[in-house]
Amino acid sequence: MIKNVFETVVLDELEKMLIRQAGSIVHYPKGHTIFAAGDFADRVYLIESGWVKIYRLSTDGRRVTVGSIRSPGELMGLAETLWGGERTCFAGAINNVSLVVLRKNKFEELMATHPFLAIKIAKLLGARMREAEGIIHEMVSWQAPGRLALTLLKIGERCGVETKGGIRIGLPLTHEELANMVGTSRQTVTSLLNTFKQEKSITYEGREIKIVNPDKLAKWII
Amino acid sequence: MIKNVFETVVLDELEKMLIRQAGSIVHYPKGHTIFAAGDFADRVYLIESGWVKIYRLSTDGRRVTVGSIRSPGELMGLAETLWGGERTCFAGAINNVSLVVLRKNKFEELMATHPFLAIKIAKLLGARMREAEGIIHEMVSWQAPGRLALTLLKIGERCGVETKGGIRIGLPLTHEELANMVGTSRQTVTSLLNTFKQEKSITYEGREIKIVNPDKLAKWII
DNA sequence: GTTTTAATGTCGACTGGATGACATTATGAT
DNA sequence: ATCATAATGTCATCCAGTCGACATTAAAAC
Repeated sequence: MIKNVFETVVLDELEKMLIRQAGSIVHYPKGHTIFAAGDFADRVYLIESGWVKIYRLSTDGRRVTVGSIRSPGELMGLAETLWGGERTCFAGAINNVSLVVLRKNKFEELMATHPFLAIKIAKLLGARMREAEGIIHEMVSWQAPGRLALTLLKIGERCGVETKGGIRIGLPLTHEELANMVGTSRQTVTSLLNTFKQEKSITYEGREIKIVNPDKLAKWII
Repeated sequence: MIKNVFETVVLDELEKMLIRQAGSIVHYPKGHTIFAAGDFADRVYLIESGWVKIYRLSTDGRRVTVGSIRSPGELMGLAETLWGGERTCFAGAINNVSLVVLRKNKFEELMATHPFLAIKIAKLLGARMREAEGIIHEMVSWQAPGRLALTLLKIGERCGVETKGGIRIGLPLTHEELANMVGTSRQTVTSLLNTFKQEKSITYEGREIKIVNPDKLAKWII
């Protein structure tokens, strides 16, 4: 059923080196906002370590995680920088983060001199496009339980740690944040997670979630 | 509020000529399926005339329009071809359509020899990415009336015809299709459209919709 | 440690919108 | 014109999920 929830195109070492050489490294502490909506989108970031969440704010102030979570090795701020206007979303450091920053003109220069990089970027955006379309599809046609289950599986696959007895999601994700990703209310997430826990699809480890039975969890997806 | 619902990156004539020379032209009659989920994604299309809708099918057979509608001058089938696996969505000809077909290897060759094309493709995908993220945001945080209103405005902007007394949407869009785009039921669309009509934001012209008062319509967005 | 604050658990009232059922009206086909 | 089919209008029913309100628990801050 879920063979491959995720299809990521990753940069290879050469490509990363090119970016590192053209850019410079910066660090952000946990909780810091790396960029915000309204900022001029004139730089892209390569994540060296740490996790970053991309989200938007709706008019009523609700936070909506829209671009999911970016992990080490990934580029972020890409789409908006290529477009060149103002950013429409925020990037927040989930934990301490190190990034390579690269200014827009340098980045475009790099693509122009290294066509294979430009093609790679295009492929990467293509993959993200597919992912985004998948999310739209899910949002429209699935109910809350399925959306939450899939979101957990995706996060697990992307930034979970394989341990004995399951995949631990080592991120400080509150129910509210999950609710924002899934498009539901905090209360619904709380009770759904408890349902999953009773079913022994997941367990709590302190406040962190561990996926014990991915297949059982995947049953909710429909 | 809605200054610019749409941000499209368009190919210039030179870029289109490159594609035309490398590919070949084909025609599809109204209603025909240009590609389907499961097909191997080995070609991209440049639309010369006509409109194409991109949609997915959910497990229960419901149609979900996910990538909106593509108009003349636009590329389609891009993201999946760059990725290279199977298609996950369908492309259906809304009316008679002429397209340039370009095979994947030819397309990649073109990008490799013309870096500026590769960069353009990246920018184009970046713009679509932003759009897709916008849709996710809307799906999550708005109710049916707002989603429908915005969808009408977007379609109007993209493929509407400016006439005295409003923008005519000259597409055979049924309530069911709108429902699929908006993620709601056919009945809800029917009654919402009637509400809009009573408010004189829109009128019917036979079965086609004309947006008479975009600002009033935009009021529903929140 | 104690206090403050944030996160979670739980409940009942309320509601947007889905669903099914059916009438009506277009639109096409022959 | 006549029939068949697809699209629209309208309604009553029902339920998932929201919202507010509050208790409880965990984590930070002091």
